[in-house]
Order: sequence, then C-alpha cells, then structure tokens
Amino acid sequence: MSLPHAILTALLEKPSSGLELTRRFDKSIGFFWPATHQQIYRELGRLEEAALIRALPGPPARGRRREYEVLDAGRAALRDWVAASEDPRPVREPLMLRLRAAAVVGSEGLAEELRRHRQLHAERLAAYRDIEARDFPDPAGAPEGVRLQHAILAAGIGMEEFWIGWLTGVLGTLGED
Amino acid sequence: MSLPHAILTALLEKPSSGLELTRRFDKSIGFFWPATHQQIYRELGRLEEAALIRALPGPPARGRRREYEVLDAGRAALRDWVAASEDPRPVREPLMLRLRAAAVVGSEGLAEELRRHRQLHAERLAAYRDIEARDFPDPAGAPEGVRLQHAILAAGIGMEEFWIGWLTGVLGTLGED
DNA sequence: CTCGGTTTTGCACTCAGTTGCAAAAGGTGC
DNA sequence: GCACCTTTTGCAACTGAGTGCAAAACCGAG
Repeated sequence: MSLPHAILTALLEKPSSGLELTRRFDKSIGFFWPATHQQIYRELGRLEEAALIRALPGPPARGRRREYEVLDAGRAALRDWVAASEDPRPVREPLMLRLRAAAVVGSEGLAEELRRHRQLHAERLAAYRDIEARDFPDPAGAPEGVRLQHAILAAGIGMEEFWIGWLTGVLGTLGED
Repeated sequence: MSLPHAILTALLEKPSSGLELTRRFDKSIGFFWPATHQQIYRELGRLEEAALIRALPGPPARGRRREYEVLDAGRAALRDWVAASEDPRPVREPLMLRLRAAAVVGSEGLAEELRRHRQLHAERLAAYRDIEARDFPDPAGAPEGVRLQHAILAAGIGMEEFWIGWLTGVLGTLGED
C-alpha cells in the first residue's frame, strides 16, 4: 500500500507524467521505495480509476504523454495515510543468512563479498552526503517540511554509516580487514 | 533465493520436521528472514525434489510427521551460496514515505505512530539483548562460527539502536518528544 | 512527407510472500 | 471403539514487485 501513496506525494509536489515520475523516483523517493516505470503506470491507472488523481485534459492514447494531478480525494487519502498505523515491515537481510550459513559450512569466499557490500554502501553514503550538502545547508533553521525531508536523508546516511561500520567489524572477526 | 538456503542452514544445524523448522525460525533465523509454515513446507518439497535434502525413511503421508536431513549436494550448494555475489536488496521503508508525505500534507497524527514504532524497536532490542546475554557471554574469545553468529545479533542490536535514536530525533523535530 | 529512431505508455508473465483453509494422522476421554 | 480435539502437513488463491516486450505517438533528417 505504499507505492500509491508515494506517487500521490510526488504528484502533489509537482504534477507529472508517468515518465517524469519515474525519473524523479530514481533520484529521491526511490532511495527508500524504488519503482520501475511499469509499476508506476499501473499504479497511475489504479489511482485514476479510484478518482484520487486525474489526467489533465486531452484525448487519452497509448504513447501519448499524460500529465496527472491529485484530486481533493487523493490529498485526503494521503493525509489519512500519514496518520495511519502500520507495523514496520519485517527485516529481510540475506547477508545475515549467509553469515549464519558460513558459521555452519565455513566462511570461504565470504570476505570478498563483504568488502564489495561495504564499497556499495560507501558509494551510496557519498551520494547522500552530496545531496545533503546541496539541498540542506541549514536543516536546523528550516521550516518543518524541510526538516522532515532532511530527517529522511539523515536516516539514509545513518543506515549506510552503520552498515559500513558493521561490515568492517565482521571483516575484522574473519581476520580479513 | 534466500529461503531455501536458510532452511538448508537450519537443517544442517539440526535435522527437523517442517513444524520444528517453523518454530526454530520464529526464534532465530526468522529475525532476519521470517517465514510461515506454508512457505517452509513448500520449500522443503522443492529442496527434496532437487535432491538437496531427503526425508528420513517412513511412508510419506499427509498429516504424518516427516523429518528431513541435508544431503551432500545440499551442503555443497550452501557452500557455493556463501561465496556467491548478490547485491544488497533495495531499501523499502514505508515510514520514510510517510515522513515525506507529511512534509507535503502536514504531520498531523504522525508523532503517535513514531512513538509506537520506537516502542516496538525498543522491545525487539530488549529481546536481542536477552539473547546476547544468554548465548554469547564471551563472544571475543569464541571460535569463528560463534563469532559470526554473534555478529548477526550485533547487527540486529545496532539496527534497533539506530532506529530508536533516529525516531527520537524526528520526534524532537516535530516538537513532540 | 516519409522513414527511422526515440519517447512514452502499457500489457502479459513470472516469482516470492501472505492468507485462508482443509485433509490426514495422532492422541485423549468416555 | 468412537467422538473430538490437536498436531502436522499441505493446497489454492491473492497480492505486490520484477522483467520482457510491444504498440502508439513524436520528432528530426533527407
């Protein structure tokens, strides 16, 4: 139930076509909820059918650009969702399973993979830091909306830092740092 | 592709029936890869068909307990998987989307939900700490297998601590801590 | 204007995870 | 032994996400 609300949010920030949404997802919302263009088009169709968004006028046709905007019902649905209650989704971390498997059958070949993951996390961390420097020069003094957006980014930064530190620790445990 | 390997690992630690596996998942592997009994039975069937595990002798019958053990091919497959390369799965964090939605339509009702999440994370953290105190009195001096198992738990502890701290920070941002 | 490449939209299929439910065996009280 | 409850196994249908691919419109070169 998250993708439709992510799309509503993005459309409220700026009415867009499916392809624009896809591009914007790739550089912001997608960090915490990736989506392909196929998913997005499907969801736009459902949202339109549910009368939460509407396409700006023009003859509907395949291959023809369609710009969407959020209707009042959509805004209301989003507001409800913000206040709704939903449990955190279960953690699913294949790397933990692999460590556990390694504890049983031996850790042959594992260290290299851990280093690769550390590298990937480091790259993502650098990307987040860039965005932070560019878009949030003074988060503390900003209005609530901006402070919330910064909090999201801060979560990403914190997570990546955590994984990098943890991976380094495990590599130490394997005598391979 | 993770569940079958999780099951192989669990069966190597101790041959079990489907129901036993389900129970063991609930208190250990399931923290990082939850699975229902239906999933587990389905996967046991596939693993048996692939000749990676076998049921201990006895007439196969529905409703009748079947104990499984890992075959050499299964152990080999697991070893390969430990050394395999697999990208971290994309992050999917609905709470981040809700913050972002809140930045657009207002944060009405959000703080309560954040407190609830903080509470849930605190409970899980406490559970992890209990396990740590009970099962890992001296992780540093233990053999590699045990150190790896402790690293898994340490990841869980670190994650929960991180979320608790971050949620507290956001609540502060909302002027609601 | 028409041909070919690009953009934009969208369908169809697969796969993993979730939920609901039922069938077969085993155990317990009468 | 039989009536009933519990344990254990398993099927079936659904949902959300991922992948491949194609159709319609658009656009620039000649």
